Amino acid sequence: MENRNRFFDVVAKGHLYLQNVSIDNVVFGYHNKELKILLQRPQNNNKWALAGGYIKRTESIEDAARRIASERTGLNGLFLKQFKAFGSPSRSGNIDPSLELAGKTKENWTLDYFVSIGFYTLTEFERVKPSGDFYIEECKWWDIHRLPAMVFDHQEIIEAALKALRLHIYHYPIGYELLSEKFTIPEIHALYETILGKSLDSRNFTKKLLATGIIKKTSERRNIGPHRSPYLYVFDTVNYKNALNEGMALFI
Amino acid sequence: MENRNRFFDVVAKGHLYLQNVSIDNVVFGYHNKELKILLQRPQNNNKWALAGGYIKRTESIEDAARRIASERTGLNGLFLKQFKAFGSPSRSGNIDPSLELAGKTKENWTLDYFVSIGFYTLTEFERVKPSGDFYIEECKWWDIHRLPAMVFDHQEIIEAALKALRLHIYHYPIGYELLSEKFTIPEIHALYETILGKSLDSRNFTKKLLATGIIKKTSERRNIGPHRSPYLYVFDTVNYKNALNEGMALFI
DNA sequence: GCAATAGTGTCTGTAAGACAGTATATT
DNA sequence: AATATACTGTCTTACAGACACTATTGC
Repeated sequence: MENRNRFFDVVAKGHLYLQNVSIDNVVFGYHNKELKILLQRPQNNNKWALAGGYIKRTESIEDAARRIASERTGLNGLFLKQFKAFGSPSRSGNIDPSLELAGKTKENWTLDYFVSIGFYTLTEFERVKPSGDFYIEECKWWDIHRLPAMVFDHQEIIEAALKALRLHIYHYPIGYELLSEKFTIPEIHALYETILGKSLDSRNFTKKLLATGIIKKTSERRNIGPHRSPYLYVFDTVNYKNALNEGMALFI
Repeated sequence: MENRNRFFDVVAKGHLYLQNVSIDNVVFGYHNKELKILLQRPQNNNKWALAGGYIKRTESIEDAARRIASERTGLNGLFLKQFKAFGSPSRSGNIDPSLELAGKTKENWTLDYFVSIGFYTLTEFERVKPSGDFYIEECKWWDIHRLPAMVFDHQEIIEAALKALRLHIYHYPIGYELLSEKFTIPEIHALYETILGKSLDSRNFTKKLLATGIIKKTSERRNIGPHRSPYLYVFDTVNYKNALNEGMALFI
């Protein structure tokens, strides 16, 4: 009656979560010219994993992604973007490694073939205190250029997320979740350079970003020491939201 | 012991297919300036549905989408593009309506909350003899502008697919699956106009399409009656594949 | 010669991209 | 005065977009 245990497992868990589907969040964190990703390491495991989890039967996939991201970062109202689904028998095994990787047996429902819906999210990483849970031994930020060994296909998921983010940035505004309410041109300039991983001519960047109308100048300046003080800018709420919905062209 | 039936159902089907995940294919068909979508109508139902289905435990989501599309169109090697996943409790019910819509009881596993992975595919619709199966009463092409009432959120999925296709066409080549091996400029011009739903200046279109290098002129011409005979073009295999992988810019 | 469609070149205006020197604040 | 950073304008070039006439064929 080996299957019997499986039946009960399926049903017991099955009431709360969907089976064979999970969420993987690529949580990007930006601060001071550094782009990082939030990863977690399950107990008794030396590989790292994305902030993933399961979908409750009462929530949409977007809600699930939001909840899972919020459980790890402590933040609400994060910007979330679905970018791709991953699913093949060979990636088998669960995506939230909390159970499987902690050495659970083959009968466990989480060891099944999972299709994972990939989302990415953006946040200012100094605002975030990463927090794991009972099964997570560590949860921390990793620089995008120095990632540790990762479980399953999570490396590939990250690459796809970064590619999607870099495409996204040319068509939609970015920055609201990554900069303080008021920010300088050099700050947003550094943000774009960091995300795209390449340098952008500052004169042209300023010209084109202003032309989109998503930011506007204030009369205030930031005092940053022995230099000319940069003006502060804010996002233009109306234009920003509009560009988020309608898209825009930004050839930087 | 009402739940008992459910257990057996879960297990019986569970061995073959993943639970709570499905595929929905938006099969676009093009022919002679018409863009259509392949829909199926399950037995005893007056609403139509996308060509959807379930994922076998032995196949990737891409393989599943390819198999399902091929089951409906009879064609292999179709171009498939994953564009979005859909999932919320309110869309509840299965996506392949073959079982649920045919009036199965609530105990049926297919009535669960399903996350559906949306793919779209392109084909020349004159090549296709739509075929249903035991549960499908009808399967046919519908013009994109005159779609029938549809089950669940399938209307929304189609809109998302069309949006994704129209974005795609500006960054990747299109046409290999939709035109004959040799085709004229007016033919490919009509294809682009039909997909985008707007007219494109023929001089600029030709100029820019040729500039991408994805098509090349042959010395043959097509004899189409009392008019000047247009030259035939073919896709440049190398450039086409390269553009599919690397992307391209086509500002038409 | 008439009808119908194929095919093609030029001009203009805009904006992308390259480029560097001046202004300002602090010590 | 020296230093470090903010800030800005012009020129060139490429190409997007607008535009219309000629060529060819069959009837």
